[in-house]
Amino acid sequence: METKGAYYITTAIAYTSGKPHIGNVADPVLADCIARFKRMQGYDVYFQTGTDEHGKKNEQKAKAAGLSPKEYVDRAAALVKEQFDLMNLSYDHFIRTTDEYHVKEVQKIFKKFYDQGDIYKSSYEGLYCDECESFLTESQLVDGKCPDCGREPHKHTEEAYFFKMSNYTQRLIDHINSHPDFIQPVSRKNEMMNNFLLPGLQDLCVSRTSIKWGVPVDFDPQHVLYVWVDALSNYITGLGYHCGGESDELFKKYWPAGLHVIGKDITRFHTIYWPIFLMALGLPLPKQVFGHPWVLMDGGKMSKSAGNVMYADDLVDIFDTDAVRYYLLRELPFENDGNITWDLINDRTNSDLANILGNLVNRTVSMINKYFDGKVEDCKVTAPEDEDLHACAASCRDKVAAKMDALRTADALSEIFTLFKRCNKYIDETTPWILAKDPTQCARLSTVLYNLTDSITTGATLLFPFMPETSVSILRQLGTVPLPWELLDKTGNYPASGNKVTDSPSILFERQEMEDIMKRMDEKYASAPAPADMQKKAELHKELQGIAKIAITDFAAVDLRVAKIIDCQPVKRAKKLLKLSLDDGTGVVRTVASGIAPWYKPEDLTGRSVIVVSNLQPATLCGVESQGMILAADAGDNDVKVIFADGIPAGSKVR
RNA sequence: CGCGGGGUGGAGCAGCUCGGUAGCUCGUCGGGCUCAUAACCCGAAGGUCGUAGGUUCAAAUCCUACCCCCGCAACCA
Repeated sequence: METKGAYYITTAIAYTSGKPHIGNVADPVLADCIARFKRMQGYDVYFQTGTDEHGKKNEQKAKAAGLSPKEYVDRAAALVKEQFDLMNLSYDHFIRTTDEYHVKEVQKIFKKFYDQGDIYKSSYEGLYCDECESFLTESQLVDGKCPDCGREPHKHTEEAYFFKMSNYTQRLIDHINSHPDFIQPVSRKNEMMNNFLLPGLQDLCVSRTSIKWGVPVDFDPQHVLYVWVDALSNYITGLGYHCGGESDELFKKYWPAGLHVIGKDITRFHTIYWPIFLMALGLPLPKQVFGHPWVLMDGGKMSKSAGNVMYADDLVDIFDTDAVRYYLLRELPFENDGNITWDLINDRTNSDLANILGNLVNRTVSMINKYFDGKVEDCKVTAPEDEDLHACAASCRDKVAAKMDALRTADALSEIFTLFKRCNKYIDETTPWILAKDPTQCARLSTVLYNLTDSITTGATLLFPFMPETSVSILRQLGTVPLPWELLDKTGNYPASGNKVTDSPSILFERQEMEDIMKRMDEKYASAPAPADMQKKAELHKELQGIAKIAITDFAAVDLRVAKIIDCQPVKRAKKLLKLSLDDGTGVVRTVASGIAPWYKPEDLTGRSVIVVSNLQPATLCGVESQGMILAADAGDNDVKVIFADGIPAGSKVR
């Protein structure tokens, strides 16, 4: 097949902060679908994904788990890859920012920026928490204190390198204006222009001395590259770009990228900083950046055991990879965030995949077996009702391609299913079971089933980028292979003399009931703790051992009292806060604000007794002066339980 | 006046850029059919397109104000 040219497509690299959830894999699934579609069209595609592994968070997590940072990210990267691979991604390369070739190249890139004056050394000034070893922004502070440890941060100045953005701003603005498709969807482009580019860019801090886990600046080793130069460069280092030298063939062939698929939250970095870095390197800019919306998980309807977060592996257990891919590609809209719940994905799978598609293939194959012993020929006995089916099949390819060009996978899928629905309708129009009763209609019946098989072959071929396994399975059942792109806008591609179809059609997608699904998930989580749990236990144990011991006098400094809740009100303009009025035995009402609103209603608390830290420095939260705090436990990822002390007199000391 | 996104028949969404019979999928109800996975096909009910104004011959679509919801942020003492 003649190639239409090179096409390089990437996903954002996943941060190794743990097991990626279903929303995280939506991004690579989307990219995979586009990659496969481009290949089908005849492009020479290179598809890259990977992991972003440096940074403070990983350093801290590794420490908490008692591992070296590298050991930690090795595990985390494996988790990411595992979830990605479950989705049947066809990436050509999986890059890790800890890969040696990447690290070396990034250092050279940084050096080049420095040598040509794009980077200058200055100092980063901000509020710094010694305990947590991190900078805090004004807005992160909680009552002027560190949100993590509650200590007072102080002004701290750290030497750092900055990238001079102003050198390139105008060029970038011009580029965006002259390339209207560069940022997709358009609303994102306006956002970037109005909020960042037009007001003027601030120089970007690109190194840190307070982080150890990162790529060291080779000419100034106490500095480590600060995320974005490191992470963004993966798109070129992965292709074998060599700064200041001869790049690999791969790079020459595939750069510039045709498309960066990213989540909308990092649009800024991909449409502003990344293009500017590329300009500084003298490289052409990617053709397009798509900041896609998110799949939001609607926790309310999910079973307890499954928790609030949905993972690809759980979904695949129940629905199979292709059904999950289908859901993501079908429901991930172009402009707005989408939803995913067990109910929604089950509905879609049942109606679209089991009923419309699966049943269509099943009934078609069954009839061919029943009436023709597994082989239909095109006897060319046509009727007016054939016309519309042919038109629908022949026009499908270009309609799908148009939607894909606009990155609208949901609409593209919808076009394909229009064809499958048309096939179902065709069966009703032609009533093969009636034709079968009349021996003189044999040739017509054969033609009808041939037309049907032919159209399904077209649909199944087009389905490949979205649901690869299903596509192959359908074609196999029909005894045929995918059609070449050039023939997809024609009909009559299925062998006119017929192929032998499978004599035992298999169910493509089983219909399922929600009850059974929930039951299966409950069972899965009830039996044998998942390996992840074991790991969690080990981590918890390490964490507990790592905490410094305190003296009994330290503990005695905390005064705990039982108090009865005499009134409880929500706090205006605060989502999480409840204002509690407590009787602590003193006769003076003590007011405490507590962040438990998501888990408790005021009426559930009134009259109950709790434990309060009575000698805590008062603080004002959302306009409420809080005189102490009540004890509660983090009972789960997203669950808090107040520790009640019902039946104990107010004012009792707790020790 | 924190930032951003949104409010369209029971549910999930499209339509809004470039005003002109409100569309899709699921669900519900009725009918048809029996090749097929209780599936497929046809039809119906159901919406004053968040509210109130404005522009216009004409507004879901443009403008203004307000209400509500969701992310992020602010508060989880």
